[in-house]
Amino acid sequence: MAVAGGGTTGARYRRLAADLREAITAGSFGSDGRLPSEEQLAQQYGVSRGTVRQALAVLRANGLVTSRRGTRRVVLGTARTQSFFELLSFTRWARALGEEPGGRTIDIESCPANPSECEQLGLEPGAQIYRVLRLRTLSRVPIMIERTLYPEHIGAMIARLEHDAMSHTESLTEEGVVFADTEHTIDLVHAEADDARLLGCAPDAPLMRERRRATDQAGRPLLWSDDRFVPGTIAFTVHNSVATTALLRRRG
Amino acid sequence: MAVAGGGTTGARYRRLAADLREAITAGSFGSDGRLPSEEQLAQQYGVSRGTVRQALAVLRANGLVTSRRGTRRVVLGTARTQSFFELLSFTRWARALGEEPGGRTIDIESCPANPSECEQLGLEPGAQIYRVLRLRTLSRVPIMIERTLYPEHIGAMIARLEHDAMSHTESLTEEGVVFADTEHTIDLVHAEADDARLLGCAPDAPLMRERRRATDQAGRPLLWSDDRFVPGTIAFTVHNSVATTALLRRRG
DNA sequence: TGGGCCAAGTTGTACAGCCAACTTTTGCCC
DNA sequence: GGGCAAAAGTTGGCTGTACAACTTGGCCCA
Repeated sequence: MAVAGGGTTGARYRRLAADLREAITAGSFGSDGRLPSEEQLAQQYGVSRGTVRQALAVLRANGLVTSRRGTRRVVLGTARTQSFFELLSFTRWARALGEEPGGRTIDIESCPANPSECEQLGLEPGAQIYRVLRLRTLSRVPIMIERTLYPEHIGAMIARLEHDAMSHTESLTEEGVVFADTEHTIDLVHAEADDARLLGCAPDAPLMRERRRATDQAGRPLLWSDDRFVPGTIAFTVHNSVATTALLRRRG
Repeated sequence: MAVAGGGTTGARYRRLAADLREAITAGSFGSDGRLPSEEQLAQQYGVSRGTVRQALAVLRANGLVTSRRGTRRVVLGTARTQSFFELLSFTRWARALGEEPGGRTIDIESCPANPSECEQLGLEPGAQIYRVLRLRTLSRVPIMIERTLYPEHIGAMIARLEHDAMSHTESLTEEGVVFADTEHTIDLVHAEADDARLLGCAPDAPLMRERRRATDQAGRPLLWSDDRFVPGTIAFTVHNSVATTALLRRRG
């Protein structure tokens, strides 16, 4: 009886999902790409069928395998899905691409939020917030302007960081902040004067804008950000299956 | 003992999810927005706790409610997530917005696929495909150019439709075609000559491009499309949560 | 050869129960 | 009143069972 090898931390179905993902990426499961039945997997890994189904649901949601009543599951593609954190963190995303993330903090200030900012973050009027402006680079080429708002308790942690700290997101995670949900809105805007100057593009040049909001497990807002990308440097990919969606960024 | 009222078709957890979604949207669950416990819901609806959990997992994945061990679930927001079909079908999306979808089919042809098209659709070289070019309007204003490729068996159905059929997607669904997964890639391109002429914008004007691929339950490609939107007419929103794993059991 | 039917295999849905992990409330003690 | 510990309440995770719905392949028969 085989044993899950993907580490010993976390829930069993998570480890099993990681195992199966690896097996799929490695190209196990023959040329026809048919997975063993749930029952077989359950016996192989020494867990119940319910646990196997939980693991497979993860892979299914990521578009890695089919699932259809009456027939075995089939491998669809090799893990192109990025993790939640790669989407959340520019630094991780860049590293996953094999590129060198960079950037500098241009401005960071603490001040009372204006009404529209309060609404974005879901705070009561007059609450204190932090504003952070950063220029982000990929292999030394500037590709993105990031304007982030943090509520006070989060912003205070950011302000304590080294000024050149690469990943704010990772630092927050290390301090115990839990990112549970994000919402991304993608559209197209024209570069304002500041954008053009910092990114080195023409004023009014078209930019891809990604606005994101992150909350913790209890639904409390953690950050709100307006990111503007130079076109051609990035593409957004959404995998959408009947019950769930997963978003990821791609190098354009 | 209350009974689920959301229709009598489909799985129970799905009907329950629809019920709860409605209740959330209607603003039940008091001002604090705390949901009843899983046990209470199970008794109210006369189902087991497992079924309640399946229903709640759907809402959780859509970002409607929190879920955190040790404390009750809390309403996060009212269904802002567009459903799978609204994302898949321009017509449904437009209707959900309260706008009048329109458009006309400019060209439809059947011919052998070139190599790159074969790869997009995952077909063997030389396979027959259908190409459809449509101009889409929202309240009579042209906002999108849609270039779609269909494999032969799907395209044949499209060709049989009335020439002015509004929603190809809905027609296919009625004929028993099942859309199970889509992948959308969003980036920015500049208008080509055709685009500019049809959309009435300047050549080289920036456009938002959405390329989408849809497959059925078995992973067989159903369509591949290149859609180009006039900026300012559309934004893409994605909800992304760590709890995709919360999807306990799902249907294909 | 072709079509139809049946049986085996597989996933989907639902139920019941148990314990663990975590949060909130209660109540006691100082 | 404040602080701390215990208890109650709630969700997460895992198992086991049973049946329904569906696909596939083989068999039989015309």
